[in-house]
Amino acid sequence: MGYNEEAFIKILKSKGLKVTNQRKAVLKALSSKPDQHLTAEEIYELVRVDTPEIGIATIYRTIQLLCELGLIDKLNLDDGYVRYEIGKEDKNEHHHHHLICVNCGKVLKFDDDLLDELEKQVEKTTGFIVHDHELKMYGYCRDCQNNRK
Amino acid sequence: MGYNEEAFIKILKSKGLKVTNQRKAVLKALSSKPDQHLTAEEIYELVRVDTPEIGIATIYRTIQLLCELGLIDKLNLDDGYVRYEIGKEDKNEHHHHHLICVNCGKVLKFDDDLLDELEKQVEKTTGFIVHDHELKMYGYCRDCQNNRK
DNA sequence: GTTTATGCAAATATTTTGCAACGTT
DNA sequence: AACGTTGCAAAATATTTGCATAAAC
Repeated sequence: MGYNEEAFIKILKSKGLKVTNQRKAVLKALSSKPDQHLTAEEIYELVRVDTPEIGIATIYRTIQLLCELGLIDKLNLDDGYVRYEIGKEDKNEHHHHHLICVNCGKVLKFDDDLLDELEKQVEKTTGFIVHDHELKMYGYCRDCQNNRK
Repeated sequence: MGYNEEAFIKILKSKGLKVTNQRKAVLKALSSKPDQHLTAEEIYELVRVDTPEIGIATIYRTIQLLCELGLIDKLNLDDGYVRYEIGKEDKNEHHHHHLICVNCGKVLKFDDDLLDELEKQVEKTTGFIVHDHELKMYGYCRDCQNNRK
């Protein structure tokens, strides 16, 4: 897993998009933090270590592009920042979801198998065809159960 | 159901907060649109019909207060606006979740019973104690399945 | 050489804040 | 009368856009 430059170049070329250092740098930066949920500003700081001339506008434009290509996922923790994380390389893998500690802000991922059943139930009941879902659970992590509550 | 002014006044007083026309107007406006997901700007427009002197800052401050009191819920549809909707009066009622049509933007609610099981499983696996959850499903509504796809 | 992408700065959009005036208790 | 709340305008924050320059094809 990790950063696969060759595959990325192939995707860009197949869409008629140009392969630039900036685009490679942004994807590489996100790939280097697979378990974090970075804001645009954090990605900017991270990319600037190796690519100091990059502008924040390019960060935003590249993030949007990577989302459209399905290489990264958008995550909203309702803290005023939109966050991004590197996606799963295996597209058939189950989506992961997020456990958010309301005390310390820690975010854990978890995989789910149960939601497929719920999706089917929803499709039957409402006529909606579900393509994707996002689940967030809020609570207290192991550490914060002792400190608080 | 609907807008219960007496109960609202009781809650405000019990917290040492003042009962103002603006606060009543905002809660009343949200109560009048129980199935909609309104932005701050939309709430502002709605409240100004009867309370034209209200300022947008008061809308934001009141929305935040109503969220803290648990009377309204925040909803993020990732369209650039934070939205609000009137909460359930019965606190023991199951949470509802949202089906979002990626074609026309329509938002449907649905109730769930299956997530309690998932919560328990998560608590066992991760040690997290879950207090709340939010689920969004993205797909195509019945109407849009014919037009598109 | 043509086209697309970048960097910068300015613009936009949403939400927050300071403060004097006002309304509620 | 005391204190919390409001309205206004200004500030802060996050993201987008126009445009000339630069890089990729």
